Amino acid sequence: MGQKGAETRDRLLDATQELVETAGYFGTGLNQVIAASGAPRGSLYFHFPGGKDQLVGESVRRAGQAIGDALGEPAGTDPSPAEFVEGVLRHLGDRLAESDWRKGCPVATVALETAAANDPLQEVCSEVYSSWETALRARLSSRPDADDLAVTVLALVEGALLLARAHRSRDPLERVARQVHTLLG
Amino acid sequence: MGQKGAETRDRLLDATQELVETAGYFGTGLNQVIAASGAPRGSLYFHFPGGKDQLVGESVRRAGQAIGDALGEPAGTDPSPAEFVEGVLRHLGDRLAESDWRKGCPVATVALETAAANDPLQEVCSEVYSSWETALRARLSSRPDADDLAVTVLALVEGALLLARAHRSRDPLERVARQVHTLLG
DNA sequence: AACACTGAATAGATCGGTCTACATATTTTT
DNA sequence: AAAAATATGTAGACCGATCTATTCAGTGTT
Repeated sequence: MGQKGAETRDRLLDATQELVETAGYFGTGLNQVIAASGAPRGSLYFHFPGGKDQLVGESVRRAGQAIGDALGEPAGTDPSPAEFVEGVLRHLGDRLAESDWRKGCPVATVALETAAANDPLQEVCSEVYSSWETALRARLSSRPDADDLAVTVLALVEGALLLARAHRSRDPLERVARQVHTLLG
Repeated sequence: MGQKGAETRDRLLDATQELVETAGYFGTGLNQVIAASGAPRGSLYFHFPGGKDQLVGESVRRAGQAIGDALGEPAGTDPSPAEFVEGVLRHLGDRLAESDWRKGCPVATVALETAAANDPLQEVCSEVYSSWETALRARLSSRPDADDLAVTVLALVEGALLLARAHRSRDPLERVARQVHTLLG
C-alpha cells in the first residue's frame, strides 16, 4: 500500500470514528463517511472490501486501542487509583463538553446496537472492553479483588459517560468522581 | 379513541419498545414495527402523527415509567440499599440472558444515538433517567450524599448492563454486584 | 350520519453495494 | 535507459432495496 493509499484509508477511518461515535452504527451512512472523508466511494470498497462492517470494526478497534494504551501507560507521577479515575472522568467531561456532547465512548453505542444481531462487531466491542479491563486491572493489582474492581470501575465510567451524554451535562461525571474514593479509597 | 384503537396503539408501542431495545432508534425500521405489531401502516400515522420520533419517544417514556415505578415501590421486606441494588443486578442479568442479550436498558441505546442530534428524544431520555435518579435518591435518603450516590448507583448499573451486553455474559453484572457493598456498605 | 380506523398505493430520499473506466505508481522486460 | 506490463488506487455512475412519510378511498363502529 502506497503512501497515498494509506492516507485515504486513514481519512476514512477517522471520519467513520467521528461519525459513529456521534450517531452509532445504524445512524452513520456510508455517504456521510464518504462526504466527511473526501474519499470516493470506490476507494472505500477498495480499502475495506468487507464494507461497512469492516470499516466500522476497524475504526472501533483503532479507537479502542488508543484508549487502552492511554489507560495502560504509567501516568506521570503515578497517582493513586482513585486519583487516576478522577482524572479520567475529568478528561472525559472536557472532551464531551467541547464536542457538544458528541464524543463520549467510541465503543458503547456500537456495542449496544450490535450486541444481539451482529456477531463480528459484537466481538470487536467485547475485545476492546476486555483490553480496557486488563489495563485497569494492572493499575489495581495491589488489591485482592482487582478483577472485580477493574470491571466495576469501567462500568462506573461508562455509565457516567452515558448519563452525561443523555443529560448533556458534566454533572453525572462530577458526581461519580466524588464517589470514586469510596470504592477505591 | 375506541377500544380497538387503543389496543392497536398499545401493540405499536409494545413492538417499538422491543425492537428499539434490541437495535436502537436507527436500527429499527417502521416496517419492522408494522410487521411485529400486526398493525397497518395507516394506523401508525393515525395514532402517532408525529411519526417515528413520537412513536419511539412515547415508547421510551412508557418503558422508563414502568422501571421508575419498580424502583420506587418499597420492596417487600425493605432490604438494605446494597441488597436492593444486588437484587436489581440479578434481575437484569436474568432478563438479559433469557432474551439472548437483547433486552438490556430500554433507554441507553436511544440516549446514545440521539444525545447530540435529536433534541426531542434526547429530552425524553434525560427525563427518564432523572426520574430513576429521583427514585434511587429516595431509597438512599438516609445518606448525607444521597444525591451523588443515586447517580453513581445508576451509572454503575447502566455501565454493568452495557458491559454485559457487549460481552454477552452475566459476568460484569455479577462482578459489580460483589462490589456494591463497598459503595453502599 | 358521524366518527374512528384501516389498507394499500405512492413519493422521494437514502441505504449499502457493485461495476467499469481511468489515473498513477511500481516492476519487469527489452 | 526506454518501453511494456502489472499492481495500486481513484472516480463516480448505477443498482435494487429500504427508508420515512403522505394520501385517501374504503370499512367498521357507534
